[in-house]
Amino acid sequence: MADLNEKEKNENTGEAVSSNFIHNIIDKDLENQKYGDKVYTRFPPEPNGYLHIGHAKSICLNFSTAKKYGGKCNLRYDDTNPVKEDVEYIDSIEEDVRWLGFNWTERLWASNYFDKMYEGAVELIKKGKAYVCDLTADQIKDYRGTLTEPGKESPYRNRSVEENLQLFEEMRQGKYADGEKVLRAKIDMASPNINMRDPVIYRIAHATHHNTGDKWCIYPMYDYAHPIEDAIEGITHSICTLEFEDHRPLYDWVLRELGWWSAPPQQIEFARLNLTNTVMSKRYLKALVDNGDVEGWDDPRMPTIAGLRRRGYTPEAVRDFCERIGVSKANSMVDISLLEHCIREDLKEKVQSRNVVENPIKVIITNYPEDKTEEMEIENNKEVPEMGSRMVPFSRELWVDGEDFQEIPEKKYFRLFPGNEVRFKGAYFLKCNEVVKWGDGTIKELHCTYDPETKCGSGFEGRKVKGTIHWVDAKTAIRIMIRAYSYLMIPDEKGENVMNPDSMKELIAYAEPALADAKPGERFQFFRHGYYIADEKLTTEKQKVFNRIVDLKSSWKK
RNA sequence: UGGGGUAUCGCCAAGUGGUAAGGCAACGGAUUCUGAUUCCGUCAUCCGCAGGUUCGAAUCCUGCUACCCUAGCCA
Repeated sequence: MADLNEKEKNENTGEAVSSNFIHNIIDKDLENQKYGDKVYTRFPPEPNGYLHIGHAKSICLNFSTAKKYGGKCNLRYDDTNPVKEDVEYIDSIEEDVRWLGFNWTERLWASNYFDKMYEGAVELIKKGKAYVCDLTADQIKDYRGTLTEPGKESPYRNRSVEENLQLFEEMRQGKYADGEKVLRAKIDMASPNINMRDPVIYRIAHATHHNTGDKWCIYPMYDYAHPIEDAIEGITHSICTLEFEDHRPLYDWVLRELGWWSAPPQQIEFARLNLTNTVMSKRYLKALVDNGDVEGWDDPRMPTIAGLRRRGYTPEAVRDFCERIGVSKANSMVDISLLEHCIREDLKEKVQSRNVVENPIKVIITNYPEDKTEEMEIENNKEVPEMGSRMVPFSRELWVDGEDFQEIPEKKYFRLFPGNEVRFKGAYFLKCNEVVKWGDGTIKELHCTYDPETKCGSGFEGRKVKGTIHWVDAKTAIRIMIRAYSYLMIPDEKGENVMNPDSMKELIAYAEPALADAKPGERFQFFRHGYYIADEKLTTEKQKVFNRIVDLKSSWKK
């Protein structure tokens, strides 16, 4: 028997795949040959918005489960409600799923099965298991009872099969207005499960459907449609979120009463993803977009897949995250530091580093020749020697990072301060001798001296310094714009998530000339700052804009 | 006050009667031309609470408690 903790390697991605309770269920089903050797899953979004990191959890779960068992996974649009859906979202959904690295077996629409669903409804009527009800929405609500009291049966509940058939046909033909009649499953108005109190399974909606046009004016409800969709596609394990747990008896009821399938699919529920400092509700995200609080669905601060992508997250990192958070039925709140860890982990060996200086402070090397420029060799990624190195100009006037100098050093500060000597990355030891200030007391420049013997690569061992800082050559530096992000949402006094007014800061920085060649979408590590990506939308010939993907270290403190 | 779920370290999460995996975070310490990385170490005598069964329980039984979902002609 295999070690329970052993992780299998996903054959396509090479990533570790660990087991979860859903895999345990599947293992048992396989053992009992419940569906033979079949393991079919599906990802069924309703096309009414952009996908976010929460969907990524579901996508990874469904697709990688199918992959793990050599099964199939369909992408299926749950388009049973024409008034709420929009084809505009379809492209983004497909792009996001593909970007995550998954390929669906088939791409389908629930609306493909409207005929079959209609046929099923007729059959239920014939079996005396469904009836047309004339009650208004409000009346149905009243009749439904409450959580503690049973409902009352509709006066239309006992119409004859013939009458129901006739009325349902007329509904289909468009003889009735929206809301005038519905088709209901005849189950049990006294059921403790409210979903079983004669749920509506078809409603009238005179709306044009993106796929079926005006063919229908009656549309099936999710609870009736979904099990049929799954069954038609041969889905074996229909994975959905916890709030559908109470609907499972209805899911099973539909399949059982229809009796069309010998091995009907089973619904399995798992807890949806919650992330700290993140709002996942589609409604709220849409409001941010509509109010102009963010630049759009792909704003780098958004938890949407599109936002994460533009922010510079890689599909590998997102998949790794989804793998690491696990799958269970316990409501949980995952700390966003895990997501950050995943992107750092992925980027650290993929990305080259560049010298970039924020809040620049001018350094003048008083003992360095006026007109001399040296080309200093700096490794592109210390961890990955194969990435090679590049030459960076160095001369008498440099910029250093505002964080790398303290006039009065705090304790254990070992970067630049008056009297201290530090290594300039890839160059020399420099010692700060004098702080020159403007009339208002702000720092104008630092006068330093360098020691020619300490040049990088010279093998100098005479003495050590505790700090290494980065720099750019003042003569050749390019100006770039950096967009540094903090958390989009922060908790207010009550602990509620509210928009963080400081979620984005734009700052001007100086960069080494090599960064002038950065292509949109290219990622770098800015020495000491973090990981950045050249923005796809804002970078132009004249201006380089970089989005901060993530800091080197988590900066989030309560 | 019905029904359905869930409770294992600060956050996730394995565990399915044989004596508490792992990851993130945190904290020490070593290495380091990035206070990064890497490395090594620490971090649940205890599994919501209380009883019970058993040689033995996080796992079985009983009774509590807390939280989540649920009364759309949304999905």
